[in-house]
Amino acid sequence: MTNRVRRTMPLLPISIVMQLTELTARQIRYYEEHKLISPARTEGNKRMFSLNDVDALLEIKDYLDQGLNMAGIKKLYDLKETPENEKAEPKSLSDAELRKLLHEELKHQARPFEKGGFRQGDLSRFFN
Amino acid sequence: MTNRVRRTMPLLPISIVMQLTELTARQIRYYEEHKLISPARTEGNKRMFSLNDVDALLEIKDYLDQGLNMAGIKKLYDLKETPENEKAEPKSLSDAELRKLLHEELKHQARPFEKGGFRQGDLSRFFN
DNA sequence: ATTCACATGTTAGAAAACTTAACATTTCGT
DNA sequence: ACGAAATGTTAAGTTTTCTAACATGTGAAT
Repeated sequence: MTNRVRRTMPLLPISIVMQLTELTARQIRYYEEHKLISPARTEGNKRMFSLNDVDALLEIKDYLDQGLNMAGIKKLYDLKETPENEKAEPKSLSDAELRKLLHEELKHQARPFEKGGFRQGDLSRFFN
Repeated sequence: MTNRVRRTMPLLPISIVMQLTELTARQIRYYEEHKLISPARTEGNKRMFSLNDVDALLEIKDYLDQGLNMAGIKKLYDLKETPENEKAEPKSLSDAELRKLLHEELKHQARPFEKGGFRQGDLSRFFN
């Protein structure tokens, strides 16, 4: 009777995502520009977002509140998506760059991971 | 981690609903015209559909396949929404009209109710 | 076989929503 | 004070959606 949405299905136009996330269109596009999200496109080139996208945006918002910048958030995502493989060979940034980046950002107040699992988006606000 | 969408929240533009239901825009608007659904509107007057709306549309589609017409489906919905109250005083149709209507339609092949509960929409196709 | 009503298709014109791109503003760290 | 990062704002163009009107297909009744 009450099922779960297929969270990867592109369903939502940007206007709705703006409401759900309280982000501006500018912000959402900016985060896409920086590869933090990759919403689908209609044939006419309009962005269509999945619930996962919304979750990601809420997470991004949270990280930004914590003082992270685009590069830092991107790096966290890259690390997440790399299960436990070759930690060597950072995809594009040098070790030094990465260390500096994380150091610079994290000295603020951010904690990259919650102990016991990754931080989750807060889409649950809109669920029941 | 995997929540349930608030199914009354208007999230979906008509293009997506068309995909989810395999109905044309014309059909969807026609069913609204006949009060079978009442999707929300944006400030700019664009229809925005909830998951409940999608469920309803799938149900409508099914009833149409079974030979029901707009009036018949509407009547079924009106009956559903009337828990067990004053069965007298049909909202707008006379008893005779109602009887004729249901009779005409149901002699076809439709069964108004499934034994053991009302027929449910088939949105679960899109869920996991 | 017509006719009629219902459901749907099709089209046109207007308005809303979304797009990219450019430039402006704010904020923060050096 | 300066520079970079994030966001605001605006403009011009395209896509999507809207309503309304008219057309078509189909089944039921005459």
